[in-house]
Amino acid sequence: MYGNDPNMSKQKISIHEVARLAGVSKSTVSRVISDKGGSVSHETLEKVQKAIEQLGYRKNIVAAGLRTQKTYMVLVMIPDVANPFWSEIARAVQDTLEPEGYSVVIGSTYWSEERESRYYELAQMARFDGVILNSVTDNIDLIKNLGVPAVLIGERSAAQNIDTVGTDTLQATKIGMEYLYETGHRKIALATSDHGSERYLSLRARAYKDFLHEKGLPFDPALLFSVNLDAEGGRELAKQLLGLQNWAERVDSLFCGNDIVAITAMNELRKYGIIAGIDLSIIGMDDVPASSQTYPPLTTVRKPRERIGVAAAQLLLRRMQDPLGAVEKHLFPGELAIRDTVIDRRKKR
Amino acid sequence: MYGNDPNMSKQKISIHEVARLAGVSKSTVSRVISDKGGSVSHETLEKVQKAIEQLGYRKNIVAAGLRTQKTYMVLVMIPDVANPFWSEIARAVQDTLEPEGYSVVIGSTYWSEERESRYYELAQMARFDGVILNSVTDNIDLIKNLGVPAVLIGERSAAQNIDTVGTDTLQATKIGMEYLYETGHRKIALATSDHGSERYLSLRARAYKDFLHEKGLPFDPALLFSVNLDAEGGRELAKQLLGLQNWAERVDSLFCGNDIVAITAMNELRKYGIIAGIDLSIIGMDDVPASSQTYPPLTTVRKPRERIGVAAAQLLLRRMQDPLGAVEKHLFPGELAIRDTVIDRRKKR
DNA sequence: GAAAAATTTGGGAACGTTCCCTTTTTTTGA
DNA sequence: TCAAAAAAAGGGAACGTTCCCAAATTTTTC
Repeated sequence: MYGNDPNMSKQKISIHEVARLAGVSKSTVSRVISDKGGSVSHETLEKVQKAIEQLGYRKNIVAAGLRTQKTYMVLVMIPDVANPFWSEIARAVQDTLEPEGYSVVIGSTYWSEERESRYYELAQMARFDGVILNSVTDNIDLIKNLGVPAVLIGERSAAQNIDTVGTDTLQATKIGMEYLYETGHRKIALATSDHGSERYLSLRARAYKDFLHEKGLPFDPALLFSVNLDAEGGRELAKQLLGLQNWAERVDSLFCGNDIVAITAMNELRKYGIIAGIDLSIIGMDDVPASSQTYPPLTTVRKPRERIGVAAAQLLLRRMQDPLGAVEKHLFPGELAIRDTVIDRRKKR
Repeated sequence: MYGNDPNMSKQKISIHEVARLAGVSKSTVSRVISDKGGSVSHETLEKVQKAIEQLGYRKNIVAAGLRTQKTYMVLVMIPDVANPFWSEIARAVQDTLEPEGYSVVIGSTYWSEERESRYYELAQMARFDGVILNSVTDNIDLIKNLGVPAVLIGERSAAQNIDTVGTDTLQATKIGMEYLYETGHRKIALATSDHGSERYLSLRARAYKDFLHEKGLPFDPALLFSVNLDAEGGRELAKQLLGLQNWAERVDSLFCGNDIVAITAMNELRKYGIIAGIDLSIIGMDDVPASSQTYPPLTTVRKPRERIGVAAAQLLLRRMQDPLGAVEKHLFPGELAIRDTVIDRRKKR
């Protein structure tokens, strides 16, 4: 039993073979197969198509791209394919770019600068038609020097001259805070990260402080927890919270930087008998798929992943068409996904 | 403010420019930049490298591929990038293929035959060096006619002559059953699907029946539920179970075809006061990330996604090197992830 | 020290398309 | 009917590499 059928080979059917069989020139065949059809008579069109059919010919887009300077490939560079947040964005990009004839290549950087620059290399060598990326390093010059239309995902204000699509973190944080406030919470703790992009921290923390100020609530620095935005960070958060002197007096709600942190913190706290939605309000951010499957289901601020992906793809499409058009920035609002981890404290007051 | 820096352009630095600056021929430059270094004197090597540096030259691998017939691109065709099961496999593939110099393109078929054939088209046009795929349609001939080394992910015995990597579903089902039996369960229900690949159903159902027979337990056809393996299916399953006449007498445990079904069924049943791990034992299959975050955490049979991805990549690597080597099939065992949804009924007996 | 051998270099074809320009054929119009 | 215009088809260069073979140069050998 062997790997490949020996008689499958011979797959070197090119435009020449088609031309010969159809009794026309390569140029004519090219006219038939290329999108921008030059004028071909109906008669020869049929002859050529029949020959293509008969030989099972497939156009080699790599070779075509050599001449046209188009690869019909787009790179999506994200931190982690296996993270639902990013893979759903990638999916949305793919969904909107493929109907336009582009293939989408996904590259995972795993938050590493080295991998990131490997992908930049690849982008320059493989000559993608465009790039959609979330960069850990805020190296804008690098991105601009790619020599390829690029769209950034994220909310870096540093990126002055590059198209950007992202969530409005300020607003997303604010609506979460607002919801807690409305439901009667006045002692709100925030857990966020100073790891990774510092923009994120400052945006969330800024929105947090602004909100407190707006409502005339006191700012207690001890309630601003700094943890990594992963499972470990969630456990750490639970520990830090419980370590706080008479914490139950000081905090009635916990706003977590993302869902992973919220979920693991919630599960960790349960071990000490503290039940989210009963003893303490918890709200997350992102709305990953797992959030609706926890018990109790997690209330969270949903980031519009799909809209982000679609918008990034459309922006890139426009940019590839017109490389010199004006730069655009799209910030989408987060929206509340109300489930069961936030207590309605209004009755009790 | 405009999209691209006007002076970035002019990015048409080719081997010719390098040759001219270094004062050598294109052939010599080619020798320097191609992997399989032909003999070049130390002196000229330096000259060329300096010229490359100076001009910021990047080799165009697309053009090179035209001549060498290598694209250094591999297609991974999976049903859904946004599903952790598949994205983790993709990640593993990427991790093992990239160090070998390959770029990995991920294609999501969303279980649609039409999309699948679109990817087959692409594979033929873009001339990937290899393909790793999970096919909904069991069209083996189509895959063999790709004219490209291919590795299948799954457990189709129909695929006689193609390298295959997958989970040993028979064994995975069996260890789950075994665990239920060990913990004192004698009335085991199975929920699986007849949607999608029929192999799966028959394998799981076969393992189920075999196990019952082996242990001398009666087979009750009413306990073999057929539902889709998604969230909807989980709710449907709960409904079907509760609709069963005095079900509490007839079933003490529920083996679900995958975790999504198990989790949603569990959450649905809770609404009727039936708590997994207390009133009913539930066991899933796959071990998706959410499974450890449910309450109570789900006991499940873990499929070795990472090993599958790595093995598929390595197999493909071997196949690309030696297209005519003997076909290999790797089936990896599932392993039990014991958490809290299975009751220990031994004490009670 | 010259022939032989080995090493290094260069010239051009080739990969499979597209594109520009020219030639041939068909259609149009008076 | 014949010139002019329009449409269709062909020929070859070009895209940026690699590869083969031949030429030039250096090194080895007797």
